[in-house]
Amino acid sequence: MTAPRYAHRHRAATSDVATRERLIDAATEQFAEFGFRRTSVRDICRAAGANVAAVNYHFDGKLGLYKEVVSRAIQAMRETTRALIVPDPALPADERLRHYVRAYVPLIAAREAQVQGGRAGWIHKLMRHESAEPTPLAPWIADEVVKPRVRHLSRILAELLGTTDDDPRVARCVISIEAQCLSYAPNKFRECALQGWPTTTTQIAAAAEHIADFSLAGIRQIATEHQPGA
Amino acid sequence: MTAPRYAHRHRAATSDVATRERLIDAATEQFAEFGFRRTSVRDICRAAGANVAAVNYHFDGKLGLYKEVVSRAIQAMRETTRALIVPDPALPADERLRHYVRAYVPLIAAREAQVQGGRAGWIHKLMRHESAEPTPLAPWIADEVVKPRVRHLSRILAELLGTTDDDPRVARCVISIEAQCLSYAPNKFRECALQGWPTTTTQIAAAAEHIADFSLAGIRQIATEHQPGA
DNA sequence: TTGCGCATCAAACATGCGTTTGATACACTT
DNA sequence: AAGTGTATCAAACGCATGTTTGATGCGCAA
Repeated sequence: MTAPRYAHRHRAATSDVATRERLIDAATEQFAEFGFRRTSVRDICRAAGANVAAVNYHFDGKLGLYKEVVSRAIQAMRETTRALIVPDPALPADERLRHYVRAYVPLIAAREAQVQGGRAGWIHKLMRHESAEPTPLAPWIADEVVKPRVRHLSRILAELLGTTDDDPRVARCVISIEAQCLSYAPNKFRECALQGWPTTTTQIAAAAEHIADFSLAGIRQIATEHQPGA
Repeated sequence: MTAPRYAHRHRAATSDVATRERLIDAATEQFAEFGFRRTSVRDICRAAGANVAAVNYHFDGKLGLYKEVVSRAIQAMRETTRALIVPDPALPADERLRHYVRAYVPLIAAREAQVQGGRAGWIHKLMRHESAEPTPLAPWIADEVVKPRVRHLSRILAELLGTTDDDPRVARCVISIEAQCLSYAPNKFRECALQGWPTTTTQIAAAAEHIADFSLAGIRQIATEHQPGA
């Protein structure tokens, strides 16, 4: 007559994922939304319908759970990186750069951290938090996510500048391009500083086009300047 | 024979600033270093040699103290903004842009939050935290600090593009330039992603020069493109 | 049936936080 | 001398956090 004491068993029957998986899902969403520090274990467990102790039992603590989430992010991110890198490396370098920017900016500007359904905006939200307030996992993420993209951009820019990867102008151009792309990440502070901050899909697309035009002209200019004495 | 119970009185005699002022100084340093959220009242009071209750007594809470710090930041910032805006508005627009970038980037890249001694890098560290994790004071700071600079840049860019302030291309170019400047802010995440991140004064100066060259070429390119039908 | 390991639970623990309290000493006025 | 307001103090309050504990039910092997 009384309610069953182990109701979670019945819930697990309706949604047939183990507690572990439900915790990872809930954690992914919340870590992406609020970052590691501002996300509480209790909130994750409430969202997952699990006990507070479950995180320590399954993941040996909050950081362990975060590590699991980041691991999956890195795994999923490999696909995203492939989407950023144009399939045909024989295309002209400026076209490869355009492809990168056009694919990258909408991901950066994504406002929803939906875990399901392909559009993996949550990964970039997570990385943004990691950049603003690094955790012990920051070097790992930087290695696995940022460095491959930087390498890709560096190759393109070395080609466009007619120089080699280690030319400091390459690094500076990479920074300029990455900075412009990242600047379209949702940010309350910038939004109230510049009214009319781009939000719609077409505005974001226009911004990407702007970045490509702007940067390609900038690169051509830099290419004409003093190449450092080899 | 016993130690005097009100030793702070003696300390106040050696450094003749009131507790209030010492609190503001300590708070400025810590808020700039760690941001509002990650700074604790207890740490501020310890650094100021004051009692934990002093913050509530003098400033009516942590946020009140932060408000005082931000108020002084905004006041000091007006000078900085003047330094960014070239004295002679009759100079060509590209020279005014170069002056802005050359003065701005070293401030952004400042690593020490020294409150004393002119070089007010702490203000930009504080603003960076406010941008990453906005407090209720964010709109105020945005109004007083960011908007004047955006207006200044917008005027320059409207002139360079041969258009008016409300042209969306102006806003996009402003974002591109601000993004590049801000990207040289100290950031552990980027530093471990790109080895050889610029840190020395000469590297920062070279970065500023790069941003100016890169952006002026980009602007010229954007100027040739479709001006939206007036 | 017994025993063992696994997963879960409610409850408590330890810590850190911003804030409040009530007492106390001092400077100054009346 | 008595009274008053200001500034400071140690201590505690209330809350949120990550983590730990010991008990409980369950499935399964011996």
